[in-house]
Amino acid sequence: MSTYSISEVAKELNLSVYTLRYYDKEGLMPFIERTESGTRLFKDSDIAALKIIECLKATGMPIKEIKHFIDWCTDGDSTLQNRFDMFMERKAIVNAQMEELKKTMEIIEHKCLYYQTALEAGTEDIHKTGKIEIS
Amino acid sequence: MSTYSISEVAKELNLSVYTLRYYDKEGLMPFIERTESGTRLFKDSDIAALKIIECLKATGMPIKEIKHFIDWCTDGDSTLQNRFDMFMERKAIVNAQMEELKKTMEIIEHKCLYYQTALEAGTEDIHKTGKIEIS
DNA sequence: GCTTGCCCTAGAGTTAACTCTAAGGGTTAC
DNA sequence: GTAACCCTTAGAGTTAACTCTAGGGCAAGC
Repeated sequence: MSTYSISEVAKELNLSVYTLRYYDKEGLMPFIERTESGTRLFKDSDIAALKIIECLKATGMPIKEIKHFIDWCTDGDSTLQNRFDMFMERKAIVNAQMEELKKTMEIIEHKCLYYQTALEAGTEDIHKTGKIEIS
Repeated sequence: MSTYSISEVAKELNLSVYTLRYYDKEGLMPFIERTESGTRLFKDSDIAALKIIECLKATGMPIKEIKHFIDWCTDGDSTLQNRFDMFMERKAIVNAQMEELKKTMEIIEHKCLYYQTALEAGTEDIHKTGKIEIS
């Protein structure tokens, strides 16, 4: 089982070394081992855990809440229900985000058409009713 | 054509009064009229413009970039190409965000199943290979 | 043995986007 | 006329998530 330095992990996960140390400082990485001299040794399972952390971050979860999850993980089976509930809640949140993004996309696409038509006409006036508007 | 106070607009758009004034301070609302005594008078077209601003924010666009767009709007037809290009770029960005969110959802759903199985078994061990892991 | 390049910590600094406070003005209700 | 409740500004404070600096350690190559 191979290990990786912090800069290798940073490159792999597209994070900065600073960010990884910040996560560690915030208690997101209680499982990372160290050499005698204090250098972090990342295992494959650590990289997998960091990918879950990145996934939770992508749902908009703040780092303090992610820490709760990490704490539950180290607390063992007594927290299984908490963790299940958390992922179900995240699922609902991501579903809502997807709906929001769809609505956003519709508006953006409408604007693309609006400006395409305006460009073809050479002026925005074909859409307009009067004075300057943000359309 | 009716007008609205800042607190009415805040309620309607689910923003705080502070946020609306902050947007104004940042130059996102050069089109808002005022009474003689300085009170902002929002028109329906202003609310529509704010909805576009919220839409751009939802794509992750920072306020300084949104200001560029607002400036282009007040600059008139000479900036039509800029605005078209901007919305096409936003469209690509939102598409990428949708892809990201799909990948995130897959991982989250996988975790929901993982914890459901673990809950039924009463222990996480059925998934595990050895010591404590963040799974 | 010394330079290079990685690693470490503590703690300060940065940035965006608010969020609030202080001090004050205008309008309506009694 | 005065209380209540809006509105205004300038500018300070907050928060999250980094991002960096200073000062130092260890290990390999010349």
